[in-house]
Amino acid sequence: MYKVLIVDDEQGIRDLVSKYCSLEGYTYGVAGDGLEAIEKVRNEDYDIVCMDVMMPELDGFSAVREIRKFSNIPIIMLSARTETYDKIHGFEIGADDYIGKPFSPKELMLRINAVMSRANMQKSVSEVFDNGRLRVDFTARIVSVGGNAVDLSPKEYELLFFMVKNRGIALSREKLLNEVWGYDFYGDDRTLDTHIKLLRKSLGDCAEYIVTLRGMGYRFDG
Amino acid sequence: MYKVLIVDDEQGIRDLVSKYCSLEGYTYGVAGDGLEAIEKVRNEDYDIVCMDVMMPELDGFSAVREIRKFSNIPIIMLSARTETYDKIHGFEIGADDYIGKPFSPKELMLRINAVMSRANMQKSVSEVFDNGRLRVDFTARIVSVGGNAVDLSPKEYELLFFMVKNRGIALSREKLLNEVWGYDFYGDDRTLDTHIKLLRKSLGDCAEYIVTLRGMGYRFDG
DNA sequence: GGTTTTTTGAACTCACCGTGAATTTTTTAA
DNA sequence: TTAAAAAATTCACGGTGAGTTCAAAAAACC
Repeated sequence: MYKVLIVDDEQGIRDLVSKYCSLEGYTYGVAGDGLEAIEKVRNEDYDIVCMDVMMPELDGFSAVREIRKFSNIPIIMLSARTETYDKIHGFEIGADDYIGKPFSPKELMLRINAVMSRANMQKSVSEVFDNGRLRVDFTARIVSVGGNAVDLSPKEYELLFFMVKNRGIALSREKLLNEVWGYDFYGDDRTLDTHIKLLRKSLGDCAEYIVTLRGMGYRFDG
Repeated sequence: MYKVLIVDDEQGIRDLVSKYCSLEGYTYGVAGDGLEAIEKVRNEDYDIVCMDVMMPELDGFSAVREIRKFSNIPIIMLSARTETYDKIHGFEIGADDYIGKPFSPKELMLRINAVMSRANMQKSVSEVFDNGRLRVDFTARIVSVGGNAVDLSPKEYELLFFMVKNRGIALSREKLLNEVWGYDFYGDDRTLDTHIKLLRKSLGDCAEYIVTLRGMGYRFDG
């Protein structure tokens, strides 16, 4: 999932955008002005920036120009002014999209997704895990055991995908519930057990790859 | 190097695009409305046209229609309106690409390059998908099932085209709505379902190629 | 104005998910 | 070594929500 850097001097806007980012399942960081934004882009690992134009210390345009000197991270500009100048100027200095205030958070999310999918176009490498017996194609969402495709339920897919992506790593029950079910899931402990069981059943011969770590969680050994 | 004709009634846009054309090493000319554009395409020696849709005197669509009577020069349409109609209509009357405003100059340059390299390849190489039972001709916009051409509605074409172009890839509902309907579509969730249903019905025997991925979206398996 | 196409809302179905209880396995303590 | 406790596995059942379908309204097109 994407990590979004939200840059705005208004606390209200930051809270609003961050809330919607969470809802979309994105993680985020915030910055209150242009200088802080540059700092964070340089030192932390963001996927996209949403930047207000009008800010103290260093305005959005200057910040973008600075960032473009060392990074081509996607940037979406936010501006209260609706004049064309802002828009054109924003693109000129290297922004990827522009959205006028007031904007609907939903629209912002759509634009983030659009910009990201455009950015991802280039690197459309088919992610696949294959060890001869088990094959997991993340992009096609196809899982085969010994050459035969198996049908999995949505939760089984997500659980398996997460475990395979983190293969060789001990995953606590809590971690699995958080990552696969979501942070707001307060469900029963048996839920995870049951889905592990179902997944093992679906995987047949390959069930053994999911090893139980008693008192801890599970690990995928491929 | 290419010579680009920039057609827009806004001075700002003309300046922006022309500046980027220079940076890419292209030469350019400008026109402020459709009539002027037709005039210049007829009398001067351009390689490609970037044309705004909304202009005084003669709008972009009409201008393209007129130009197509005597020239098949590549044309990229620019439009502030985000409606799908514009896009489809633009392609229908002979535009080679479509880009929604606000656009980033970077993206426009990419498209210009893409369109030109496409145009430079043999034009007779029409893009076609054909697996024996189903045939999808993207350029001619013809779909046949078992040798018999089938009539599809515009949305059905768009949906099928996108799915076939991305065959073998799991496409989320969100992705499909974004790409086929546009990222400003706030419609009902049932819209996609319904069009999938209509498309399956139209495809008859080949309906099975569209597989449902519960909790996720759809995938075209050709 | 009539026709086609798209969108919407509502009804329906069924696969799936989460839960609690029973069972088995493993660990700890006596 | 055995008994008790803890953790994991398994099972079966009820509610739910995602997808399908339909019909009718709305929009776009001629």
